[in-house]
Amino acid sequence: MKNRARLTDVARLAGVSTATVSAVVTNSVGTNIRVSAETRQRVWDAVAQWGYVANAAARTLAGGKNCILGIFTYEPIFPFQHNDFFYPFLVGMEKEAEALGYHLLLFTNVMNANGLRSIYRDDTNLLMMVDGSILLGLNDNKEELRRLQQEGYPFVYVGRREVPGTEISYVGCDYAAATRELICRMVNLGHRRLIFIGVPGRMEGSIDRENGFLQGCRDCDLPVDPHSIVRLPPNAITPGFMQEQLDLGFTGALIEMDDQCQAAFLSLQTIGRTVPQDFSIAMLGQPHSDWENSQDWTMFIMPRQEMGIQAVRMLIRRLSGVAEEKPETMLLAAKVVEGKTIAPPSMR
Amino acid sequence: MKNRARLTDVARLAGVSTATVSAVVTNSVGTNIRVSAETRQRVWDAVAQWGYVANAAARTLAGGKNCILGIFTYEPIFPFQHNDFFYPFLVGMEKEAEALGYHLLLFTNVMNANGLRSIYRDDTNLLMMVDGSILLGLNDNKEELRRLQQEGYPFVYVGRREVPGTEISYVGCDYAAATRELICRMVNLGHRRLIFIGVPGRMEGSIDRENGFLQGCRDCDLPVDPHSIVRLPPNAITPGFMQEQLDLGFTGALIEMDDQCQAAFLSLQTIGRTVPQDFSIAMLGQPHSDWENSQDWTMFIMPRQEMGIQAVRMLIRRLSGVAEEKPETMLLAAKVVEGKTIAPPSMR
DNA sequence: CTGAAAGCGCTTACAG
DNA sequence: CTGAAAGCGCTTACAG
Repeated sequence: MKNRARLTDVARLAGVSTATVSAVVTNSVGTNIRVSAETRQRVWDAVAQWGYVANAAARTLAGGKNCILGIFTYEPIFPFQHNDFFYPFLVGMEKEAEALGYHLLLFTNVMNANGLRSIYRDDTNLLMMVDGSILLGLNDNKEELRRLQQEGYPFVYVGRREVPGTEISYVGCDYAAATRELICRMVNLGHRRLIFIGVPGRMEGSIDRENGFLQGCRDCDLPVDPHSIVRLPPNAITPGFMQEQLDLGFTGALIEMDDQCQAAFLSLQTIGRTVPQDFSIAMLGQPHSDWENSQDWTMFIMPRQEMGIQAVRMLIRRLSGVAEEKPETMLLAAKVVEGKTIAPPSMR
Repeated sequence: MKNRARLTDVARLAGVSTATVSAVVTNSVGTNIRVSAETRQRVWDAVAQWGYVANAAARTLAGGKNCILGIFTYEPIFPFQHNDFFYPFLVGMEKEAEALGYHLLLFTNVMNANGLRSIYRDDTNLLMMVDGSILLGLNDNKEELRRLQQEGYPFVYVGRREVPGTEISYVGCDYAAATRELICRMVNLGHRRLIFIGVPGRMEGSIDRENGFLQGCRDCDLPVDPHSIVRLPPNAITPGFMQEQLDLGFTGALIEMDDQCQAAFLSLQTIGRTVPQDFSIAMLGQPHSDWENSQDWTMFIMPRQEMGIQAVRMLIRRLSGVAEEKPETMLLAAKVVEGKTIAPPSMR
């Protein structure tokens, strides 16, 4: 099982040094090493004759690249529930990795002593065995991300991330713009008073949606008051709560998560109101995959496959040193989907 | 980025040689190396103090393990169509790899000069960079598999595979038993003449189903004649063809693929027959994921997640040398699903 | 029970 | 334009 050709075999056959072969096969000819065209040809001939392919481990160890990109997720990559949230990202990443000549390493053995998925274990960076990594997941650890960035480890986060004390590279989705667009559509239908119902906590995605809401209200001359923005878990979105909103004059809501939307929908039903005739709801995202889109929600969809592709490209830009200097960030547009949960406001 | 502790740091701190540290941290103590409990404790203390974790590349290069399992597929892992055929396998593999302390390397950069996915490129085994690999995919290359086996490379195929000239390890699904069970069910409903409609070609899975069919017929005293087994692409399953089968006295069919089933269903409809009242159909497998199970087919489901789990376990058994000697094979039972496409035969 | 040393197959200054 | 040599961080016979 150990009879593959080595660099030295190729060098001997070509009658050159290993340094020359290395330079030729890694295409680093031209950097600060020059090899004559004729020598190069001899090297390639020898490579072909031996069927030589570099040993990835040796290459990495010696400080070279191994053409492997890591994928680290703060949640299981292939979860049992939410069956394929990461799936479209992976489709994009596989496609682009293949196109650019990289393999993909899924970091699965990343449980730390506390039972949490973690980049560092026993104080050491598990991602070191690949050239660079793509990170995903809602439950990120800012501490780790900061340390990773400060160590100079090349990575790209899928999803906008703010890390106190530093800047990191990411490929995100423009939630703010999509939220703004939904507001405009509702205003065009005649709405003049809309409420934002977000998730508790202040994750980046939620902040972006809120900012989009504020911006959209400003653009459309909609009033914003202390009632306009609330953050509630689904079980707090009760019939009583929805009645209050109706009493406050709201004719529609922009709601962040699918389960919150569902809660609002059912609560309205309980108090005898119908969506969208009596009240409009726009979902600020898309249902989880294991939900069917039961109400035909008006919502927006993030371009997950494209985000995967762009993340790979951005990472490889970093690896090639083109983007070494400062973190790069990118926001991709979400696609608004016209469903059946918004309509002109009720006149009663 | 290069300031992690090395083996030598740990050794110095613990006051032992690198060989000792290596033996301790790789748990190879007890093999042919003995280290006193006290020394071992000193080593672990030093490891903790440094936050040492071995460099995966160095470990591989030196001939050790890197705790990475490769996944090689003869089709794209994350295909655009048949959206998640591999997905349940991956769920199982991720789960088990995590449990057993392995990462997963997806070989994506595997296109050879002919534009085919291939293990060998320029005569070299791309899988060499991991401890062992799990292979999947319908369009396997027997040549490659034989060579891989003969080189002694540790791998497990997901799906039964016959390789001329050698034996390989696999975790498959027992298509024959499931087919036999479907026949019994149909016979219990009163059927006495059933036809097997397979796919063209003689892939392992198709052969297994055919064998199950023959066995089932034998078990249930069903006649088998030259008309009983046909192999046709979907577009050859026409109304005319189905009429012929009715004329031949067949009251039901066991059909391999979803598209063939659909063709039969529609053809019967065209000639005024209803499934299952006039003719029963059992699908010998499950619809592709991007199909809804539109007719509520009677069929069987392969335990893909469990197959993924078992494949990882089998591979790791091979790696630990327990199963070094001869290839291991395993068939997992499929689950028959009672749908609405079989019924007692029509009496007309 | 433990250590000194060779070697895995590369890359990369450093000389020429 | 090219080569000799050190070194990446491990594992593994081989001595003791």
